[in-house]
Amino acid sequence: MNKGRVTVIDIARAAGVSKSTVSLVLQASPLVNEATRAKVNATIRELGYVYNRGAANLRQSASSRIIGIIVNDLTNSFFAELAVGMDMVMQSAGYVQFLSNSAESVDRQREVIASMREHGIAGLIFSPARGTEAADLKPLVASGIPVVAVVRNVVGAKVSTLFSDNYAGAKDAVRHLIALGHRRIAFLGGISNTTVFTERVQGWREALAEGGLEAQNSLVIATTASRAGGVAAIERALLLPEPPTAALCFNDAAAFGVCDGLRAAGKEPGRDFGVVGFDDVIEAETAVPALTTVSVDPQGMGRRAAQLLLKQINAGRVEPEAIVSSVRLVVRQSCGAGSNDKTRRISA
Amino acid sequence: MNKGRVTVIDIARAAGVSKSTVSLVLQASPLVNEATRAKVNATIRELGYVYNRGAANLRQSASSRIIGIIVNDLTNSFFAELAVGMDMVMQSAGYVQFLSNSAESVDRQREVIASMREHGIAGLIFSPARGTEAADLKPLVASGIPVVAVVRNVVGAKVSTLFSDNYAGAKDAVRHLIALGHRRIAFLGGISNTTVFTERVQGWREALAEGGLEAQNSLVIATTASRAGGVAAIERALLLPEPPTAALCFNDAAAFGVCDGLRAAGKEPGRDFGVVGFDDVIEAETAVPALTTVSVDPQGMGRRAAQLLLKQINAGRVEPEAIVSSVRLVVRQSCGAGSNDKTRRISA
DNA sequence: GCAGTTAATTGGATCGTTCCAATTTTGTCA
DNA sequence: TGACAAAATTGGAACGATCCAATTAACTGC
Repeated sequence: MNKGRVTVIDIARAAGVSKSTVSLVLQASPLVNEATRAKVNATIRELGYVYNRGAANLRQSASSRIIGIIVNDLTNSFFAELAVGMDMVMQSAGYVQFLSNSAESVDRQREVIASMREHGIAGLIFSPARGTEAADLKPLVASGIPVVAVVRNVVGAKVSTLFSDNYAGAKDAVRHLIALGHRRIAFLGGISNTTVFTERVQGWREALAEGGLEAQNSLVIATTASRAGGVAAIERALLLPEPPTAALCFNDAAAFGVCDGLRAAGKEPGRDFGVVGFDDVIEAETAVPALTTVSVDPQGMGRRAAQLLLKQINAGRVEPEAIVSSVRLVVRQSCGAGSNDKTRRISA
Repeated sequence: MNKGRVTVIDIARAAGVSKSTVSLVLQASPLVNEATRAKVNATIRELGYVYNRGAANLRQSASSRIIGIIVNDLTNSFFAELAVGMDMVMQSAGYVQFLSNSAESVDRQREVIASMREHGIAGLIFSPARGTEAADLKPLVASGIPVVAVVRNVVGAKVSTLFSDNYAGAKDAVRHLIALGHRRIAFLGGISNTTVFTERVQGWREALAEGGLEAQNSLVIATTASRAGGVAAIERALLLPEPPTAALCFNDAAAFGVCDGLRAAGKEPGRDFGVVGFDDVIEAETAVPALTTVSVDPQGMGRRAAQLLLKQINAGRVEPEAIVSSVRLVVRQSCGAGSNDKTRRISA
């Protein structure tokens, strides 16, 4: 009770042993006698001692058990679920996480990384803000701290990556629409000069080619990756001389916007126009009509990213690794495949 | 380059000064000469020194610049936005945050709090998991660390609180529905034995009384605070002998579910049935029909909570404070108030 | 040029832990 | 009982910063 804080020395004094013994007890060392261990543990509880990880960390040359997570937009439920997935495995591995939202600002991201470095993180998982350069990660990587980039990539950076298979997912989705008889299929929403966008459009393009259809550039309408962007995209699509009858949307948010826009134009999504999303956020299942979408399982991706990082931390030697997470098409109502009586609903 | 890590001593040696001087430069002390400051800073950059906050913290009796945040459900966009609001002010105040998701588990929450304590957080903001007891916070509070509970409260705990005005919000919403001519107004969704639920139902009850209407218990249908819960609630409500013509929903998620359920029953929300939500999550504005809801501004609440905590950290002396955040009814289409031609849409 | 200030700088001691080598205690066996 | 090994315990030196008192350097004014 000297200065408010109880230390190992206080415990040692009270239990009548040396601080070294207390330390051994704290680390559950087999070297210490059962009786003394019990006595020390009792004293610890009695005095309300709290372990000071900062001090311990200072002495131990090994890295801390803190990892950094930065996402570019936590209000987007895709990234929120990604973060939750990471949280799960980090928690149970005994790690604690600095989580920050870069809000798509590279400056903010830079500051956060610097701050995390000063706090001695053992590793970093992040979805790069748009415009992130390899140089932003250089010092971190140089100091041997493992870094995993998820969802988006950073060209030229020697970091591990974990992306979903955008190309295959888009291809599958478009194939499905073709099988349903559609001949004019648009690609709606998203921001054009991003890797994710390019990959998904590429999948769309190849599926059309495969089906003997022409991939007209006018059918690719880039706006933003949001609900509002979806509304804007479908509005423009419907004004085309030969409007599409179905669309693969950049992501689920845009797909919901497309549904809204269709209704505003007097068309019912699913019945009058086939809509397919990308991501499979939780709302996709309960929306009306339920959204047909390419499931990337954000929580699962978060878990995998966390496992990858932990593996690298434990391995010591950092060997960048690139993982492509497979995806699968989940067929629900919005593409027009499910007949009305098939409508399934979860009500508990 | 001795052991991979550059310390103040390395800098001192390289710059030809003492470690004390380097330390003073790091803290931007006015005591040091401009020329030496420049030289030291140059060396710092040259050797790629990174400040070790852990070590500094050990010596400084003052508290760290780490704060803990725990939310009960990050996948719920209300809490995600709350976290983003906190992140904003914490970032700019130079704090870094441990953010965890308790996933509504008190055990998990307890572990996280213990871990945060060992890492020496300066304060904690959390939305208590259901079932949290005052005892769970006792040690934290006893050690003088400021704690702010948001959204939900913990009975008996001597912590600061920040809630939205559930009572007034619900009352306003129901008054509005009464003004629109509704006479049978239900309360749908939510989990019954929670404070938030009780307060909102109370507001509903009193507004009805004020309007000379009877608050029948059969019109309160508790399920869960999710979209699925909303679907279930409206299904049951429509089976009542005298079904309601409008409803105040526990939150926006439930309100969206109610809209889904109405459509499934062949009724159009807004036109055939008045729906009002609670929270004003981002999707409320862009949904079709746009949701009339009680805006609690989650990001703003997060910011206020963070400011409250910072105030308490700086004050030193912890004086629990209870803040009720005011709310306002945002009238959109789902209550049937806006005529069709008033339909506003955001498309950029 | 020297006393008296003020401005800069500096060497320990210290924070709370872990690690190491050394020491003490206990146990075993001839 | 003494010799030797094994088990348990311990004091001091780190880790990388800050703080304090003390020292040195640089200015004043007369």
